[in-house]
Amino acid sequence: MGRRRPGTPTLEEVAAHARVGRGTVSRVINNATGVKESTRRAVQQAIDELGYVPNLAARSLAGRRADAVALVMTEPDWRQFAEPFFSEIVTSLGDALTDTGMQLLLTLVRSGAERQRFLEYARGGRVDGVLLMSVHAGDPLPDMLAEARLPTVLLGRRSGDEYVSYVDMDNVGGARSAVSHLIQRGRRVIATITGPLDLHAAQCRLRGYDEALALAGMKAERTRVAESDFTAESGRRAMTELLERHPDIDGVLAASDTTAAGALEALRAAGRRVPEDVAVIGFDDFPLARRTEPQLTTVRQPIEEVGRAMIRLLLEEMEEGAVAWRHVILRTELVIREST
Amino acid sequence: MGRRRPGTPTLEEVAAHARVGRGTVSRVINNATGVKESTRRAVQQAIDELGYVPNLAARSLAGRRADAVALVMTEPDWRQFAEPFFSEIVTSLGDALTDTGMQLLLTLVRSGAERQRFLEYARGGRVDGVLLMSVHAGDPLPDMLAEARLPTVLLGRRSGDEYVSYVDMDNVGGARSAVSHLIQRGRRVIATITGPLDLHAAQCRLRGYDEALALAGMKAERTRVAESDFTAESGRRAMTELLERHPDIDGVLAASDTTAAGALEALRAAGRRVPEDVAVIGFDDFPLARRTEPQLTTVRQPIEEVGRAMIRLLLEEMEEGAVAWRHVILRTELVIREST
DNA sequence: CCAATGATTGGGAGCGCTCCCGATCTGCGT
DNA sequence: ACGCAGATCGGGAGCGCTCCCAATCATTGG
Repeated sequence: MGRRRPGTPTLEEVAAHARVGRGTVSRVINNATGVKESTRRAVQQAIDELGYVPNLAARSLAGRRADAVALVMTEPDWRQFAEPFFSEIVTSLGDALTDTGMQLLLTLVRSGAERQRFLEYARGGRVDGVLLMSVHAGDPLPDMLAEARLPTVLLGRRSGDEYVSYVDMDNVGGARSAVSHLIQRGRRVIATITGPLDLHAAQCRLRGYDEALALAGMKAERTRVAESDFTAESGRRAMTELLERHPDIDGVLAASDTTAAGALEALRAAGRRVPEDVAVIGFDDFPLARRTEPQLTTVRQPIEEVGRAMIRLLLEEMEEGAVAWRHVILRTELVIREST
Repeated sequence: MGRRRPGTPTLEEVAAHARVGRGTVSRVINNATGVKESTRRAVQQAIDELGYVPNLAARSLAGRRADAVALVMTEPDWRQFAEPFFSEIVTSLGDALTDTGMQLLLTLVRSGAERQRFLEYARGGRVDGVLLMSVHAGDPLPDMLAEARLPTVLLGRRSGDEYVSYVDMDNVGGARSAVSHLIQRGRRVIATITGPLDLHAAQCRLRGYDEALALAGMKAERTRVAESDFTAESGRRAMTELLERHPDIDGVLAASDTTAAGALEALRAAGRRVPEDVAVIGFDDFPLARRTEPQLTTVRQPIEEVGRAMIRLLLEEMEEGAVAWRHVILRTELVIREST
């Protein structure tokens, strides 16, 4: 396959055109110090006149870095991809990267073949580090990256004893405080709609739910737990199911704001008033939480902070060459609105 | 910033280890012909033993290609990003690329600065071609890429006289046949919920709507047109608004299946039966269209074909060096279900 | 006016791979 | 056993950049 781009001017040509040496031009385009102002201007002019653009492959080869990081989504089924959580994270990572001069590349890994291809891409040095979203329990990719000594940061962890670097939220605490709040509001039959239980985060929130009940001396019943996949649709379905099993439900903790929105619809369809009959709490505190009717009480996850923390960890690993794994757990916060 | 990865074995080392020349190893890893089977095996073994992975920067520099293409989303506001249309397209492109050996990289361009950064990345040779999604009227990126002589293919066009290569659907025809179908079903007060009107596709569908009415000798009224941004939420809002303006509406063409789903909810809330009182038609024919109640009649867009066509055009441009622009308009098809 | 000191600059030596041409091998016909 | 066309191989010549050290210039103090 012969794909080649027409002759772009090279650094050497710019140097000749500006009557300086290669080194000087290099210094200018990397705006390094130690170039006389007049020289810099002359070089800049040559660059503009020739329309010079540095060849990144060459830079990468000589400089041993790619100036890019990959954000990998390993989601065999794409539903989650369409959820706001994803776009919020991407935005936040993008913002956190803006002043590092690195490109953020999203990659989708759906099959084993795609995983292999991505590994070759990453191990081939096209990225300096890898960010992984929503890693499910048992996903081997993080280990493969670690083995290749590629700086890697997970969003969430695969299990309680994850070693690879990660940023996670205090899911247990968030869920616990949400459920405690329901109890404080006098609710006694509290159900929860969890996320996919092969996500450790979902497990943690379920634990927080259990803990809060235990703290209040209430018994946790498995029939009051329904699983969802974070979509509104699955939230609606889960809520309907829960209502059938326990018509006396008066409080619900949902897996996300989206799921909560679905639950609200199911409740409305079932003729329940929120919060009078049933109190509902979401998770995330995305803009959506203010657009529902009634506005959602929800557990706020500091998404911007997630992005910043992930990038910080990644940069540290790149700096120090992956000598240690670091973990950051971000605090969550209950935001009380109208639905409780 | 000193990011470097530990010493990966080089091709040269593999060659030494296998007691062959560099060229031979190169042939093996690119599985070119002209290598004796026994030699190939020996080299392969050396590769495995050393855990060799080719350095892509070097390959890229020497081979003058990147083996990667970028899919760019230029969406200042991310709502659309979360819509299924996006993930469907990505899936379809991913599938179309699987056997070309190229990586698909998604990039998000929200601001001018990000656009500039991406341009440098692309012009720097990190990708062999660019795919652009949902280009709004007046977006300068396609022109900048064309000027840099980068193979580029748009999904949709910016206006009727787009020159850059693109793949588009027959939006006018799709909308026209949908509205004609409504008329045939005896509907007389037909409204439409359009997409953002700075998208040429939305304009085209509106034209199709007008044409179908004209064909039936009916007058198109601007008050029967409401704009949406493709989300369910905006569909609901638009439908509510239309119902207020024209309580006698008996048919609606929506901007997408998602929008139609929102419209269905608004209709239900207003106590209208579908299809008895109001017939509704969506656009896309995504899985969602079968999950609504009632199932949606919708205009099918051949998404898999879109992916294949975009990749085909891109490969052609890469092959021939962008000597011409190519356009492909895919046929749409009305799928009749329960909502009409 | 001269040496010393620090600011600038030039350019050699790779980075690891692909391309490609000339050298070496092989097998076959005579 | 010898010659020759193909089949295989080896390795030189870059690809365009960064790193870094030695060379050159500009300044300053005495």
